Amino acid sequence: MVLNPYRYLVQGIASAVVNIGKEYGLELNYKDVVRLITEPPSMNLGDLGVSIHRFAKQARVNPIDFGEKVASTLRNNSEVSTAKVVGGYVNVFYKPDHLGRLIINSLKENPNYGSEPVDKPLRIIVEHTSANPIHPLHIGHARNAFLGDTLANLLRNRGHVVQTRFYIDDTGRQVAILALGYKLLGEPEPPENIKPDEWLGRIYALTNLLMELKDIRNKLKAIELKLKTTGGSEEDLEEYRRFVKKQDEIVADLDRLWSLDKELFDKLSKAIMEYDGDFEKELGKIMMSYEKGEEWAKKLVRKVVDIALEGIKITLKNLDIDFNKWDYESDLVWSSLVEKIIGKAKNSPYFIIYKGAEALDTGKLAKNKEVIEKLGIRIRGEIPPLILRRSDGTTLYTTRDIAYTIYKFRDFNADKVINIIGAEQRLPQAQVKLALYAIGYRREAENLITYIYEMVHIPGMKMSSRRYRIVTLDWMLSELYDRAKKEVDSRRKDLPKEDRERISRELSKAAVKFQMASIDPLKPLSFSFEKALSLKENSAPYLMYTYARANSVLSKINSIEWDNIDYSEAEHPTRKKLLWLIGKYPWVASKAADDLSPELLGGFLIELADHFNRWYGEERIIDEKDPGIRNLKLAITYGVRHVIGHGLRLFGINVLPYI
RNA sequence: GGGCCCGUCGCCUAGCCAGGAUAGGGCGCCGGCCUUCUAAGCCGGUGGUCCGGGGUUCAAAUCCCCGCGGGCCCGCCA
Repeated sequence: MVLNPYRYLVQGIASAVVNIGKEYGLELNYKDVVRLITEPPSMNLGDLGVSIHRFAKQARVNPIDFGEKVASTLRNNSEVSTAKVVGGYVNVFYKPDHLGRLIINSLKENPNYGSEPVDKPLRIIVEHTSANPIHPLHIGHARNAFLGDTLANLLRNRGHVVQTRFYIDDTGRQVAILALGYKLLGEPEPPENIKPDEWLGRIYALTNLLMELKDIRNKLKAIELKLKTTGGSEEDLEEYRRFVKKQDEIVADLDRLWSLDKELFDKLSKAIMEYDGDFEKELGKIMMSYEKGEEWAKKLVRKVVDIALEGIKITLKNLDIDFNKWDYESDLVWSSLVEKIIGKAKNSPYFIIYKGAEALDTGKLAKNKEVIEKLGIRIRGEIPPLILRRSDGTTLYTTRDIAYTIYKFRDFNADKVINIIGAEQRLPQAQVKLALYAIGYRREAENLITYIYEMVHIPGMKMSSRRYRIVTLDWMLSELYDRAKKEVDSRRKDLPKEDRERISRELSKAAVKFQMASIDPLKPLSFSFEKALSLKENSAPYLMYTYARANSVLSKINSIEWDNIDYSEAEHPTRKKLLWLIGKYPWVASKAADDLSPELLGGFLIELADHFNRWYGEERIIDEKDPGIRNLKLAITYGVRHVIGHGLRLFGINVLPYI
């Protein structure tokens, strides 16, 4: 049984080229040949073509002679109708009936058509989202989460054994700030009427801002005094103005938070303004005690972290994203694995004391071109040393991440670990890889894949969770839901309320998922509300609509008579194109997994839907009188429905029988 | 100052890694199509110096160099 019709055809051409190459004394690399096989710009030129300039040149023969030999070999294949040499290409035309039979057989015999498992499955970890447990998920996390989830789905579909993990960074400074604010507030239970992560996000931002405000006021006072007594210099005045401006910004942010929740604001600001201790000292104490695992700190920090996680988990559940494992960073620290790493680092030739702190000279290792190449690091400039531990003895996130990487490889016996991570972390992630290599974890360093995505930014808004300038995923989802609901209500007055609600929910989820996961992750994503909420464009609702349309046709017939298909009628151009695309689907799904490129699949699904919708306007399906043709048309419709459904599910999108 | 990423019709985007045939979609705008399988659809029209300049090549949106523009990073933050 052919699992991947397109690959089957490509392989036929590739082996013909390789064989002719041999006749000319060339040892052609099979994969290189496959890369040069493309679809001609128009189906009139052929179904598949291969550029042979390169090979002819290598063989020092006329491209036409080389091409002619390839073409004549291909003409002997039973499914090939003809092969032509045109402008440096060998173009192949397949017999439409053979093509149709090949594709439809593959489709109907495979309930999971579109999954082409690899020969040697790998054990792969996809770590994604991993948001700090201090605030709700925002649209930046959304890109991370949907990329990660889709990648995991794609890899599983390719037959790999995949585990998804969420890394809970509970040992850092941010969590300590939140914990301190929460403590000053008197450690209250979260109120009922607000999502717990939302509530904590406000506490976190308020604590930050109030601390900053207090600090800046002290600085202003000092300068004022100086100005009064000595008159001050031009620089002092300049500094004074800068601080005033910053103070204004903080006040504006505080004002916003005040209007969100006056009661919380008043309580917390009173506590912080009256607090006479040293914030920095207190934060250090929390971090230190937590890392040491002292009971009071464990109780306090775990409590806030778990409140935040409760909210984050609700959001993720609403989006049908689940994780196989949740890893607390603190567990890692307490387990002494981090300590062990530092021990190993001390024995490494790259160990240095940098600015008085224990560090690894990752920059020195990066000078080794071979290592850089092997680790896939692109940074050519100076890479600064990686500090492993603060002077007070607490560890840094990168140090813990080294330990976590090793832990992931061990715990799952993983062949590869993929980290979905924002572009701003490129440098530290490169340092983590170098550090792993430096302390002897070469296999781990080489098989750690840093999957970078660019920022999501909102025009005219600087996102900052420290200042509570964020667009939460919850908000966006509910906004999308409202828009979808309005649309569904006006279009489907015939459906019961629950149906309309379910459809609206699925449409809104799908829209945001598809938008985030189907464009090149390296393109900075300028987030526009209009666009994200429009439900139009190259969007998931369009694909879901197309699915429902195909399903609607199929729901009106009893069954497809697979043995009564008139394959000779597959010559019709639109039908042939559709069959072709259905046949190409497994290849695309495999490639999207192998290249870690979900966007490939997104574009393909849109293309298939475009052709189906065009055809739908062109020809009647169930009204077709001729049984052979009718069954052919139904088989195509079945294929379109299957492929769109299968493909959307890889994006984590649930298809609906009707919308 | 150094480094990384991105730059394709008015706007968004595919193609770039692995150079090859007419740069493919969408939004917008203009004009058509619901007594026929879901009009979230279809058909026609509009719109492109592939950021600029060099170079490599038989061939460059794609590779290399120099610029320009935007974003990000260069912390005992994450």
